[in-house]
Amino acid sequence: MNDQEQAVLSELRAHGNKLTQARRAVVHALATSPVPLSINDLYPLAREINEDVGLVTVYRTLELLVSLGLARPVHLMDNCHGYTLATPGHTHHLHCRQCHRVIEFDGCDLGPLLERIAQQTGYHITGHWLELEGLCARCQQASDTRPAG
Amino acid sequence: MNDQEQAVLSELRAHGNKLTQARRAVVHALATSPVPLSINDLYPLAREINEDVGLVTVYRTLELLVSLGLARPVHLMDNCHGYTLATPGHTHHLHCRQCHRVIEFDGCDLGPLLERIAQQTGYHITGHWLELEGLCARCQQASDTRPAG
DNA sequence: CTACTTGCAAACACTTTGCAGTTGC
DNA sequence: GCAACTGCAAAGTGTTTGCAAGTAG
Repeated sequence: MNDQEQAVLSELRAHGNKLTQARRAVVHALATSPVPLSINDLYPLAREINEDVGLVTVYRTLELLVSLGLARPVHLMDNCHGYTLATPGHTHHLHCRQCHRVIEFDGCDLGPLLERIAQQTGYHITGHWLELEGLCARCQQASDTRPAG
Repeated sequence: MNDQEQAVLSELRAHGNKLTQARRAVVHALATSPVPLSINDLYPLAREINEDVGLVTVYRTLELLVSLGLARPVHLMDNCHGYTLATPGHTHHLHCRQCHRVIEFDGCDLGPLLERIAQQTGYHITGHWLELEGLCARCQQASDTRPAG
């Protein structure tokens, strides 16, 4: 069990929620996945951990996690969105289009850009959402060493 | 009828599609809306233009437009996505959290940021998706002149 | 032991499909 | 006039709700 998972479980308890087998399974699946998980990805993973988990509970647990700010929806360019555990602070996602691994990064110094846009448009910008797509180092190597075509 | 609408209709014809009343209504609604429209927004707007338009036709027309690259889905932070006519080139959206007006902007010089991220992560970055949220000039004024609270 | 949580089934909402009538060209 | 298109209704899919049984604390 990694730190993030531990932290999420603690937060759940701190808000008066019971740490049931089902919730542990859902959180564990999220915590150990390198990619954001849609409900359809998450459900079978949670069942691998605890085969009694029902689909409805996955929906409800995700809803709970998101409402407490412990998980967040990630928009994906292809299907609509998946969920990851929220890391504290402001982060963005970099998504590998081949293996779908997602890493988070922070320090998106958009400040100058946002200021310029604000001046040009007259908007008072209060939030931004940036998501990058690309090929991770591993997948680049894989396609380099593999014969083209 | 604005240029964009004209262009979309021409493209439709060029691909051998008939310019029916229903399609004209859907395209007109999209072309004249400052915000991306979800199906649920689009349907009543299309019906204002032509009350015979059916919901199914709205779905099918959007599908057609997207498949021809004439419209594109826009992810929104709250509900999942709406559609706008595609403007050529690479644009981003700036969304007013109060009136939901959306304006497009280009010239998102993310180049330096993307390079830095690429170096830090080893990713080869192939695409990005940036969405800003804020208050448009009009809504700022409205809340300035309105008594606080 | 009690209240919160669960899983099931049914309800619900949204989207797609099949088909006969209609319309653009 | 013909093929493409439309609207309706029905089927299909994904999500939420009601409730009795189960479980954490």
